Amino acid sequence: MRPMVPYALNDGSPLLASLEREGYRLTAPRRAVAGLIAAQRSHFSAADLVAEARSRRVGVGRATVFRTLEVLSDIGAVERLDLPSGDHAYVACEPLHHHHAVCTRCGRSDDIEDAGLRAIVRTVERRTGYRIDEHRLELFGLCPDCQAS
Amino acid sequence: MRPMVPYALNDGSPLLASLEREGYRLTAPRRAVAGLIAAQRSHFSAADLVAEARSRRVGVGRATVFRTLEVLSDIGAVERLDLPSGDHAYVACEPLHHHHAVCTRCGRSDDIEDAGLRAIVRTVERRTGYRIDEHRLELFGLCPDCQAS
DNA sequence: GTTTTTGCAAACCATTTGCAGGGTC
DNA sequence: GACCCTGCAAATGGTTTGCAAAAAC
Repeated sequence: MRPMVPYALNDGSPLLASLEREGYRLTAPRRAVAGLIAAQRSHFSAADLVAEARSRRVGVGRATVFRTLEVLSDIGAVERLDLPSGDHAYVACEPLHHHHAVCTRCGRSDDIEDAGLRAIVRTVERRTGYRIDEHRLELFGLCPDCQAS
Repeated sequence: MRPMVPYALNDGSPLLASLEREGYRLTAPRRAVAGLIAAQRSHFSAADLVAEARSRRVGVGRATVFRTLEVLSDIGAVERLDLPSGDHAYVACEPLHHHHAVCTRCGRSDDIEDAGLRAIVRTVERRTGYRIDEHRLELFGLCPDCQAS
């Protein structure tokens, strides 16, 4: 007998789960995009997904890829990065506030938690008089594996 | 008798001084762009400068505006920001490593120094095993004036 | 059945580039 | 005088949009 699990149409995908939770419709194209994203090994661009869709013969329009990324980004299931090169890339992530360490060699990225940033924000507020509502921190370097090889 | 000041062709503009120091030629178009930037009250886009040039009847080609911004950005006299909206903007700044607090209402921006970030970077390196080479921190909120009004 | 979502193709818009002429050092 | 820089206009490339058909709830 199978274990009791709540009925779900999201295939266990956290991306689809987030969409469902936020009241978005679970359509075939969105499932496809979620699948494409899940297959990415590192950060990816909209173009990467479009190319992957084509090579896998998954029928998803370019516009839909962009629209889905926008929705996922809105609900925090995906984050848009600005790479040092100036390019944009996305990474799938937990819909909680956090930051990323991104490997400049292989593109791997890891979530990092606060690590004391909150204190810095408070310090800056005190020193400058600004009221900080939002912040973005991106760290770039070499991941453990790329340092080793 | 005028005070002794070193002979300079840069009109006292820090932007031009940086260009000169880095060995770039001080051309009329670059002077014009520097002037346009100096006139900006808050962060600005390349399009802002082009529009301003047109309205002031300053003859500077669009391409030159972009090329000059690129050079200034390379030498750190200007920094390119990624606004929360996803738009790009530039701010003039001291050519030293630092970060910005940006007002989301009026666009004003202030430089902020380290404020403890270095320690955070070290913590993250220790926890994740990454070797961080580069980082970017952007703070967004309301400047003192905009909080008051 | 109503409301969302999709695909397509065209539209957009910021940015880049090739190249011949002009300016700077 | 050599090399750097500019303007122009065309090319580029990522992203958005209008709209009618299709799908989800």
